[in-house]
Amino acid sequence: MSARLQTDKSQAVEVAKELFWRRGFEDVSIEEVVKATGFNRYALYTAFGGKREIFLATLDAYYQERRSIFLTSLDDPDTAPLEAIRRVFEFAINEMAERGTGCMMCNAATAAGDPDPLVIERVETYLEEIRSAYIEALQRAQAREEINTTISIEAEAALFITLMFGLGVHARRGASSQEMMSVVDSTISLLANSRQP
Amino acid sequence: MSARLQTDKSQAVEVAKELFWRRGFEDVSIEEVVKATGFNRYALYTAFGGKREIFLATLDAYYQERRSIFLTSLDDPDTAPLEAIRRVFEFAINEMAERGTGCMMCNAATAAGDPDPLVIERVETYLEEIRSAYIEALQRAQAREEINTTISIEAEAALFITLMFGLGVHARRGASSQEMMSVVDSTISLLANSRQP
DNA sequence: TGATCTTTAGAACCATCATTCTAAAATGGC
DNA sequence: GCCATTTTAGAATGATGGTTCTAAAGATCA
Repeated sequence: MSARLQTDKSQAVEVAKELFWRRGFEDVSIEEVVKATGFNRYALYTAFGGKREIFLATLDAYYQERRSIFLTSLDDPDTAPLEAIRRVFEFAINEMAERGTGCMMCNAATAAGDPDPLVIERVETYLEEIRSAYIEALQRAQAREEINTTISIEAEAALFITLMFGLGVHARRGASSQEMMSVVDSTISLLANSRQP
Repeated sequence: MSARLQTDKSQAVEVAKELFWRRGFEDVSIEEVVKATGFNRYALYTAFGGKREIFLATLDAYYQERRSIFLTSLDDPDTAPLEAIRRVFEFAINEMAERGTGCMMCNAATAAGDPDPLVIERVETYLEEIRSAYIEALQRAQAREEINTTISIEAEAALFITLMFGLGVHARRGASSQEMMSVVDSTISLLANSRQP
């Protein structure tokens, strides 16, 4: 009964995520969510609370999926760290460009209106996890001498996050995955070919 | 008379730009624009056409201001190209972080709903100009041997645009200008310290 | 089957918004 | 000062949206 309800809820979140990812919080009406999920309107309200809570649940679901894909790739001991980072971007770029929806976190952060504190809070939590994963990968890269040992790991991790944000915007303006991958490749080359300052 | 009307129009655009930049197209009502500009509602419609046209005019005004600041800095013959690029980012970051509004072009591109073709078209035009300016600066940097001559100028120009987009998103999530500048500085260092592959 | 509890579909409520209409006020030329 | 034109403030229009209410339908279990 409760398990069944949870299943229904996560299915509804999956469907609503698709809508919110593509068109954002403002542009998707509850009516559309009701139609797309098959959930009863009143049941949606009792299950989630309101539109905002549904949106936050979809944002969580979006992140958890990407988190598991990213961390699996970055933690793979059989892949060189820089190549693992490259693959993370490759996956993200293919997804963002193919769908033209960009990155749901970027879209949520840049949404119209004053920033929603709950959205920002979640994004901060997500970013901290991703940042740690980049830092670990970059430390391994330094240990293997794939990259210069004088480079600031923290700064490079921040660079990767900024790149991912920027690529999310590029995807929204309709950039091709080739255009986007060339940015990533050139950054990784710079990192791999950096000499002592 | 017509000159006076034009003056009034550009003053109204300035005021409306402030609103749209901070809160986006959707979240600002015509009523607010009327109150903030002092324009009569009906007069606004006869002068511009509608809300969308007012927004597009503010987006143009936003870009033209930044364009002139960027190009002036990038074309300054007394400044080393990489330093000029760094100053462009410094200006943009201070503005975006201080105001917390991010980049109006990014916000417009990632806005809720299906992307507005007229917005995308304008953003593409703006980007092409900025891209050219970066490319010229990078060519001068190569000519002065500030950067490695084997580096792809086009890829680096694309990288700078992506960085600027990403920083716009960072600003919306409340990042500090220090955090944002460190990303720029580390990228420029990578570029300056790149050896032959 | 029948009584109780849950779920549902749709109406109702209240608010907001872009845009247009209208009648009053202001302006300008003579 | 007076008439023609422009400008204005506010109401009207038509539409949408989030949320809640309600009465009917359905499920549960004895």
